Amino acid sequence: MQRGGEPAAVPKAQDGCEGRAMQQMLETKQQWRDLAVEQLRELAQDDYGLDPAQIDESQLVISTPPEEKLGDLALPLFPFAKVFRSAPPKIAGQLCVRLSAAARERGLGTAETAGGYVNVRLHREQLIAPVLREVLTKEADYGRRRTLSGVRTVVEFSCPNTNKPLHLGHLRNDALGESVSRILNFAGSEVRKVNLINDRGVHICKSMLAYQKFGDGATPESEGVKSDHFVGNYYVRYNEWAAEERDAERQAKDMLQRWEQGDPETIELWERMNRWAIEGIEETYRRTGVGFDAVYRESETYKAGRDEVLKGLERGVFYKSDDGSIWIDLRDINLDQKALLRSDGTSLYLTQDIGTAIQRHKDWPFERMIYVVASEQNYHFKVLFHVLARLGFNWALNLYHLSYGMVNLPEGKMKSREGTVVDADLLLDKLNAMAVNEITSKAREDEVSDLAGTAEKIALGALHYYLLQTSPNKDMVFDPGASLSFNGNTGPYLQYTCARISSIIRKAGSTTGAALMPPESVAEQLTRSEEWQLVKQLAQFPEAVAQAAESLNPAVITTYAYELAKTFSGYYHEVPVLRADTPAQVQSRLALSAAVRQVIANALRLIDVPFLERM
RNA sequence: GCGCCCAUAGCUCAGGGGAUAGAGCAACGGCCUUCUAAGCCGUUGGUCGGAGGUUCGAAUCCUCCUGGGCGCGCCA
Repeated sequence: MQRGGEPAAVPKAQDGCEGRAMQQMLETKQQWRDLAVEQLRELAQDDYGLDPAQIDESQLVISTPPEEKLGDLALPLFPFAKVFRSAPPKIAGQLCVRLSAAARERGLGTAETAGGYVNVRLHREQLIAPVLREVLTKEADYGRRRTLSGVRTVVEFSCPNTNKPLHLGHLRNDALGESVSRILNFAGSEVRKVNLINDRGVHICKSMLAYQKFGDGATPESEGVKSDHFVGNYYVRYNEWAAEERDAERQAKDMLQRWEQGDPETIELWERMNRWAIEGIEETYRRTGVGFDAVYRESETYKAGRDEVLKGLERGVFYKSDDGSIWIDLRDINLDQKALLRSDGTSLYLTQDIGTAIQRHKDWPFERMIYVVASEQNYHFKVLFHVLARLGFNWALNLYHLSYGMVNLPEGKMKSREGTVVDADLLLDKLNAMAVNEITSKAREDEVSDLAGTAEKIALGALHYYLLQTSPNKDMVFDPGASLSFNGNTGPYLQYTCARISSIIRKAGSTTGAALMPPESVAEQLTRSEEWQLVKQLAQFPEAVAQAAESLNPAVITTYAYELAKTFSGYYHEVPVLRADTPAQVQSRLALSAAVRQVIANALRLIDVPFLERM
């Protein structure tokens, strides 16, 4: 991002009325917070003779005790030692007395002290039934927020070249872009996913040239090769040929010139090969669940920035160098001078992005645009955003570069020259084969009914979870072996947890929403600590969504989902659902299990990991 | 040389001012006549890269240092 403009600069809708009586945990926390502030101020006034206004509300935070037996919420009182001129444990003790009384009056729960903390124990019966009902009523919408309602967001991601197929790096980009889009949408924003296809330039001409020379009229069909790979093979062929043919580079440039001059034969070839490339890439998008609301092509936008640059020149935002090239001077903000138009008047990469951004805002006036692009381009976007700001576009202040780190292999960097680049399709095939292997080795082919389809979903789950569990800004190591193992903290583990719950629900014979609702006595039935823990975790999902949206970090969701699944797995092992003591208890545990499945499923959707009924 | 980013268990990663720093993998030991063992439980493993500083309190914020990544084109 590197721009001063934080996402926080975006106009925010207040989060106050997200459906009354809904978002139970949020409401409960807010009540306790209000109460604690109120009591703290009274304490300050009554016992310390202080002005209540001296109590800084923002210093009161609500956290979670490190151990469950300590309580459900924690209020650290250390920050107030200074104002009170008293030791935190003493303040905690005094506050606790008042807070307990006030909470008792309002039936909110109990409080006790532990050192400098006041720990709160919630009335479980006040949360259990409402939380389960909310999850099971809202279903796929449970967790949806309005935090970003009214904010129109463009998310640009993927941006493939049409001279080769997608590789592992694209898969991280796609997973991030798709996931962040879904998360923002779930947080209330109206999201437009856009792609920018890099379909022009000398590198594109290279595969065209090789095809012209060596293609001999072959087609993807005639060769039986996926069409983007077919094109990619000619790019490889070009590089082989160029290694011994000195004239290769010049011939490619000549071809680019013919392309720019509109030479029919060149254009025809370009169109044909582009179609192959794009069709193949779109096939992979369909496979990975990635999609776009609008697709921009560089061949259509590369000239668009030029007029804007010329306008800016007239207004003195830019300057013309002696040789006729046009520049911006950003030295005053510790950046450099940067060329915007070549001396021959042609566009540069940056120019094109200027035009594209302006075009997008015309097409769909957004409040905010997020570029999902690798961290190598940090500087590029820093400059781009400043240029747009200096051109006077107020929306330029809400442009954001979601920069993500490199994907490396255990052996080191992927290098195209050494052939270590991991191809997206091959990787998916490999994961799929592993999943088939796993299913058959457990003799579950008959159970899953659709072996190929199930394996594909497991493969995708493994891949996307793996790619998203690392925070975007960090480089990551992709270990194919680990991603294939399906053990531990993985996508398949989450899918498996859901499949086991689904199995219980099927066996209960009551799969409709109404039949899974908790009975009146649910709070008396779910008295185990694991059950309370699960209810609390379910209630926290909306907060996880908000946090993921605010930080543009899908890893918040992967972590949340994994922790929920892990708690449930322990519960599943420990406690029988269908063979519980009484029908009411069966029904209650069934409702809890169904709610867990629903919330994990909602989380999975946000990280583009397919949900599985059986596996 | 300058700028940005990263550094937490053997490995891959969470945690981004609050209570004894977590998980997965790996290693070792238990648990399948019971709702899917792709699972569950336990043991082992960390002076949070180093040094200062801010703070009642620092893995977390600031400064410097070290190591690594990326960038500094009229390439994209």
